[in-house]
Amino acid sequence: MLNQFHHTAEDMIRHNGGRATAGRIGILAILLAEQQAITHREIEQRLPQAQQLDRVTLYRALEWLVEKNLIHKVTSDDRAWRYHANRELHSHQHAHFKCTGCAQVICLDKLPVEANWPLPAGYRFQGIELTVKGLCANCC
Amino acid sequence: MLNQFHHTAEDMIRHNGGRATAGRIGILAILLAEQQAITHREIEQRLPQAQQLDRVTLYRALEWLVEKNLIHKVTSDDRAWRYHANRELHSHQHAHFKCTGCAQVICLDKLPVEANWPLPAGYRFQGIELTVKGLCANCC
DNA sequence: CAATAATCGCAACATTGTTGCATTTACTTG
DNA sequence: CAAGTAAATGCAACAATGTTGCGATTATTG
Repeated sequence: MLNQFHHTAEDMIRHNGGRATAGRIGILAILLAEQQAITHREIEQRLPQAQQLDRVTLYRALEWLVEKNLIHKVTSDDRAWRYHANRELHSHQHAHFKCTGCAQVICLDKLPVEANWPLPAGYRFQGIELTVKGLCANCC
Repeated sequence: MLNQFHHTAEDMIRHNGGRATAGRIGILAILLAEQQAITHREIEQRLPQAQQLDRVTLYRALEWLVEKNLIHKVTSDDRAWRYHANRELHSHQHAHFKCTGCAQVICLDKLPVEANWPLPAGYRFQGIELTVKGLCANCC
């Protein structure tokens, strides 16, 4: 079922002038197939045995995908970044939800907070990072 | 000028049934004196030479202070937690601001977001972590 | 002042992430 | 399609943050 995402992934990568390597395609396909934002470790686990990547390569591929705006990074409180594919839904700013029970992270559709936050004088606004915490349906 | 905070710090610690050790008092005094949330490393640097603590002791003291609700932890995107003393202002939920130039973190007074966030069915809300990013007056 | 439970410090380890450099590989060009 | 080359990879080594176990020290209590 991952196969259907490989073609999309390869397209996205080529359209950004990058080399369509097995690693990048595999990673992006995994992120496209995933509903939630996942960690470096979780990506590794989902990669087929035959195609394990070096940790460094994985980090560099993710970095490149973020740079090209194909995926985005989510800051979490366990010191590990989570990654999620950018669908149209996520091209704009949005909030994330993290379950305090199972640690899963999902994207919330909208960010009902004004872009112009009241900051002290002389400060310039750039963006918002918002994480809602709670329990997901399984952990309730 | 830190001395004026030592007495306050010692009081706060004793009122919570903990031992008033030099380390805890020093750490809490530093956090009380500080306007912004600072990292483990920054706390270490502010401790007088004569009274350097082991990294582990520092972590454990901070953990205890958080547990007793005397300070709070701020998640950041550089994998390092920052700590800030709980004044009355911070007993409730509030947002943080992080400068993308100099990495300083300050607390924003209010959290103008409803406590009841629209979550998927079956999810339970617990709290919000909101970080506004931008440039501070010095970095603009 | 002695007893004791809390705290500390050291050593060792775990996890996440980064850097330098030599090797391999995907793409381009003739 | 056969190089040539820039881009991507893998390895080794390092850095930063944080944790665990355990024996030594110390603040508090009586």
